[in-house]
Parts: sequence; C-alpha cells; structure tokens
Amino acid sequence: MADAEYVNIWMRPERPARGPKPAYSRAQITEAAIRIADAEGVEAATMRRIAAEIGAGAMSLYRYVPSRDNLVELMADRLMGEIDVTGMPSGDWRADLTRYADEWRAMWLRHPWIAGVQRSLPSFGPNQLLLIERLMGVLDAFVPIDENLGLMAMLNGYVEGSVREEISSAGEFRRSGLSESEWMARSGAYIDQLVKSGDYPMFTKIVTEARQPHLSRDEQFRHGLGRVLDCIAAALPAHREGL
Amino acid sequence: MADAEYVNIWMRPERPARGPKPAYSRAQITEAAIRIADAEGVEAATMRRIAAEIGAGAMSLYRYVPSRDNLVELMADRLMGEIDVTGMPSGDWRADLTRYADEWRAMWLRHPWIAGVQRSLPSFGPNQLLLIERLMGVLDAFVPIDENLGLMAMLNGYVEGSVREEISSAGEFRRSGLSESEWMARSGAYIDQLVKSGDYPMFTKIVTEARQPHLSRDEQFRHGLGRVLDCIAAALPAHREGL
DNA sequence: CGCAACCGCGTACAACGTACCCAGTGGAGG
DNA sequence: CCTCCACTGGGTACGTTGTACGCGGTTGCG
Repeated sequence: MADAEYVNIWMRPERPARGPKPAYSRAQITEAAIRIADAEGVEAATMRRIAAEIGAGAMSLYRYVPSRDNLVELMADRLMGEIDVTGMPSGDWRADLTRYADEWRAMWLRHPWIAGVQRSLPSFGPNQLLLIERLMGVLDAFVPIDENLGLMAMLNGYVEGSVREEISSAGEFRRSGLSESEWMARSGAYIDQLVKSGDYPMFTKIVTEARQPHLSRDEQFRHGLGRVLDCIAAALPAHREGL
Repeated sequence: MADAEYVNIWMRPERPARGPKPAYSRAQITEAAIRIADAEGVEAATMRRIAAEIGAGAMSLYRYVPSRDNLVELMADRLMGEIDVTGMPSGDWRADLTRYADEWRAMWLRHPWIAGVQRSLPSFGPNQLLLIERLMGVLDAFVPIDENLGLMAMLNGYVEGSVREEISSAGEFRRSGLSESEWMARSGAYIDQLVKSGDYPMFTKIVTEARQPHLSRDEQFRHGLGRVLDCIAAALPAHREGL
C-alpha cells in the first residue's frame, strides 16, 4: 500500500536515487526487446532472451521493469514515438491527417507484431499522450471534442483495417514461426475452398476484386484514405456546402 | 505433410469417422472456455481449467482441439455468432448498420476479454464469414467493394473505439485479477496527475468534457453512431445531394 | 570510515502448453 | 457370435515461461 501509486508503470521512477550506477536502462531494455520482436515475433521476446541480447542476467531486468506486461507497454509506447507528429496542427487538417495515417501505416509495417499486443486497458504513455495532443488538435477548431473523438476513431479504424489486411496478405510469417509456404498452404487452400464453394459471394468479391493489381499498395491506401478524409470533410460544418 | 490441409482449424473435421462415441464436443469445450473467460478473464481459461470445468482430463481436450491457440479462434468465432444479422440486408442500410453496431457493442460488453485476443492473422470462421456476407451486403448496391470495405472499417473503428473506452472506464477489472479499487488507485491517480500538470490540454478536454453525464452510455453511443452514419451517407452517391 | 541502500544475477518454483503412452472400448468384418 | 483395432479418455512427464527470493559485492552519503 505504501507504493500503491507505483502500480502504474508511468508513475514509477526508473531508478531510486541512492546506490551504485546502474549498468543498463529501461530504454536499452525496451530497444533490445523491440529488436527481438521485429526479428522473431513478440512471443520470442522473453525475459531471458532480452537479457541475453544485452548481455545481462535474466533477473537483472526486474531492477528496471516491474513485469513483462509492463515491458510490453513500454515497447508499445516506444513505437508510438516513431509516429512523427511534429508541427501538428499545421492549419491544413487534410495534410496533417494524411501524414499521420502514412506514418502510422509505415510504423505498423516496420513492427507488425504490434497488431497482437493491444490491451483491454489503455496505457497512456508519454508518446501516446503526445500523439493524442497533436492529433486531437488537428480538428479541435472545427468540431466539439466528442465528435472529434468519433472522427479520429473512424480514421484509426480505416488505417488499422487496411494495415492489418496488408500485414496478413503481405505475409507476417514470423508470428508463431510460420514459414511463407506453410502460411500459403494453410490460408490459401482454405480461401480457395471458400471461394469455390460459391456460398460466400461477398467474401469472394473481396478476395478477387478488391485488390487492384495496377495500383501499388501505397496508392491503394492513399486512395481509400482520400475517401475517408472526404467523409470527415462532410462532417466539418465549416467545410460543408449546404446547411 | 499428409494432413497439411488440416493446419487450418476450420478445415479439420471435429472427429474421425471410426471409433467409439466421443464424450465431449468442440462446442461444449468452447462454451466452457467462454464461461471461464467471462468470469475470470481469458488468461484464466487454461487447458487444465477448461477440462476441469467440463469434468474431463486436461489432455482429453486435445482430442477435439489441436492447440490452445486454435481454441481461442473457436471462442472468438463463437462470439461473432452472438451478433445477430438475420434479415440483413433489409433495404434500409441505416437501420441495418445501427442494429449491427448495437449488437456488436452489446457482445463486447458481455465478453470484454475479446478486446485482448485479436490476432495479426485473420481467422475466417463460419460466423465471421456469415457476418462478412450480411454486412458487406448492406452497402453493396451503393458503392464498389473496396469503398464498401473502407466504410465498414470506419464503422468498426468507431464502434471498437467507443466500446474499448467504455470497457476500461466502466471497469473491466477481471483482467489480470485487478479489483475495482486497485484499478482506480492505479489509473485514477495517474489521470488526475496528467490533468493537474496542465501539459495535456486535449487529454484533459477528453477526460473532463467528452463524457456528458446527462446522457446514458447507450444514448452517447447512439449519438456518435448517428454522426458516423451521416459520414457514410455522404459517401453514398445515391444519397448525396450535389454532384 | 562505516553502513545502508543499492547493484547484478544464480537458484528455485509454480504454472503453463503439450508430447507420449497406456489400458479400455465399441463398432465393423468375418 | 467373436475378433480386432482404431479409437477413446486421461495420467505422467518435459521443456519453457514469468518471477520470488536471497546472495555477495559496490557505492555514495553522513
């Protein structure tokens, strides 16, 4: 009960004031964990593996991080920091949201394992908070805060949906050690079977028609994003023609 | 390699044809696992615990389910089945999408642990497929399939964002055995500190203004949903005024 | 100069998913 | 009818995980 306020990782100071100089750091540990997760999937980033990566003993990590769950929170927030939102809001909301969406997509493609670490409870690390500040600022002048939240949720839904699909079809095979051929044998045959059965016309349409081969992934993403931003524009009173 | 096609859980038959009558079933096991997850969180649904719930030995489950990961896929798809989409598309797309959103939200509130089991690779179980068929059918007459996908992703983003926030503030304390008071001490004090610091005006605005106490959760959700459907309406050519 | 507070970390343990093996069983072939 | 064997449920055991605990050494403050 004495350090009840330290239950939250973001309130707990990295190190106590007294004592010898520490050999490692939270940032260093987080970095090593992300490196492993990028290369072998997030489940490969075990405490022992991370410790080995930085040349430490497994239990040494617990001098810096209370638990593995908390370390994953640190990793996720570190990734949020890769989304560059400097200079937002710039005044051009469409440019701001486009840049944000592009940055987010690029980050997810660099670290596809982030798709599997969402927690039911939100975390609010410093990078996440900065993102909220900048992003909510973009439309703050146009709509009340609750509508702003709804619009950002819509935007996030589009970006996340697109990138998830992209990750799974481009092949995030690292997860659970699946090789590309194994994944094709597994998912490809199943999808073929569904399509051939004729019972799932919409699913078939998605699989066969939604991917336009003459457009690059980037272009397809940008095109869909344009439609989403049109939707948002329609919801901004200052930009709506009639009414 | 002989049963390479059985790598996918949805292609693997539940039981071989020959032999004695089985004592349990996939459905029964899935149901028991969901019951435990509802009561104690998804991490409490271990193989031994599930087996005990139905009065079986731990290893017996593996006669029905290849792995725990696959069992979680079964659980997730079973939950998709709780979203009632019979009669869709009805012709009234706004009513259809409203019902879908309500059903989804209700399901998530019944089983909040679903927020933590998203996989990077999609699963496409029978209930999920049915959902895709009905839901994509709603706007199929109005927009091409890729725009339809984008619009549904936006809708999903709004619903998921709302419900996630609702879950965490209404208190999904079961996860990792947090009690309500522990969660308040952890998150409440942290949020208070962020607000009092004055460094996060947007975050503060969200926390203090976005929740309107005179409206019920249902009403707030419905209100925001209305705005999202307005956005979608603006994207449907047949419903657009100008152009 | 002492000494308490810190360090890194080796050992140990409980809990997990699950491979392997066993004795029992009931439906198909004779 | 009997025989057989593919199947059953499940006990035991193994490797891996997160992490509690305690050790001997180090360091900066009084």
